[in-house]
Amino acid sequence: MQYSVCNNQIRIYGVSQFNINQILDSGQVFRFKKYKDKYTVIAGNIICYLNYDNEDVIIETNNVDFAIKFFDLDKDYHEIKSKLREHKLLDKAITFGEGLRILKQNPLETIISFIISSNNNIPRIKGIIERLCDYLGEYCGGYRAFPTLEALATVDVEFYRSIGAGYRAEYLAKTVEVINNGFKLDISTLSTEDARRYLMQLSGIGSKVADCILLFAYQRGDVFPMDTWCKRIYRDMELPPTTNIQIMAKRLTDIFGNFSGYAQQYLYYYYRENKIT
DNA sequence: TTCCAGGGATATA
DNA sequence: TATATCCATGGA
Repeated sequence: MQYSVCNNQIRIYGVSQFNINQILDSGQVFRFKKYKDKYTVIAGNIICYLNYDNEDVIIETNNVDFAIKFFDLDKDYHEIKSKLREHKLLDKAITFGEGLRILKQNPLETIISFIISSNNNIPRIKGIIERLCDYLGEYCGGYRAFPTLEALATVDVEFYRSIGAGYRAEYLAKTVEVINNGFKLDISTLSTEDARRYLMQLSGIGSKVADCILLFAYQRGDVFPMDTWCKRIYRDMELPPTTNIQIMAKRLTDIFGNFSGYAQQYLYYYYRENKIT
């Protein structure tokens, strides 16, 4: 993908490889706002403003190097797309979500966010995370950073309950405590299978949330996070019927290999946007 | 009012 | 190992 940098601005040439709406509305990230044709995304303690300029996308940010990595601008999607288009369901989904990309998010932020996401809807997830940042995030002049581990560790389960996390409050408090006590978030030496088991030791992280973390924070493509939408996707894939989501995920990753996570994102976005039930 | 949401933990067999 | 039930909460 072609882009250029000038001062605090990145210009991406050609919206077909980078569609702001598709990226933000694909359920991988929760700290963003839309106002008319302008978009604001906050990740960690960095803020990015995105908008379209004819055929280009403009990103204005207080940290260009971070934004290039976060939006994964150096990744080429041509091979992924052409390979996945061999499957007829994906051909439709990719045509629909041509400018979708998977972001490279911070592990701790992704862990906390996706524990909150479980059995929850996206507007409410966003609200809980915003309140979390309002209370514990560093003030950065007009916006709040995502809280650091140290800040998260200063509060107890009652705090997480007070921001509306519901029964996930206990998961959050426990997981923060374990990580703060030395649970390492570097999984670079682990296979994806081992890394999934490792992450699932944390409270509130089951197979689906673990796969989201592996995909959105650790760039592991060989996972297929199975939520309620993906069960419908499985149903339409002409595979043997089962109610076991672990088996569903296994069969789907056997088919899509290292591009499973990308396949899942195109399909998830396609099904949810078109309300395919 | 009931149903649903990017599910996980726990008890039970 | 596989299934059933419970869990907060707000929007549809």
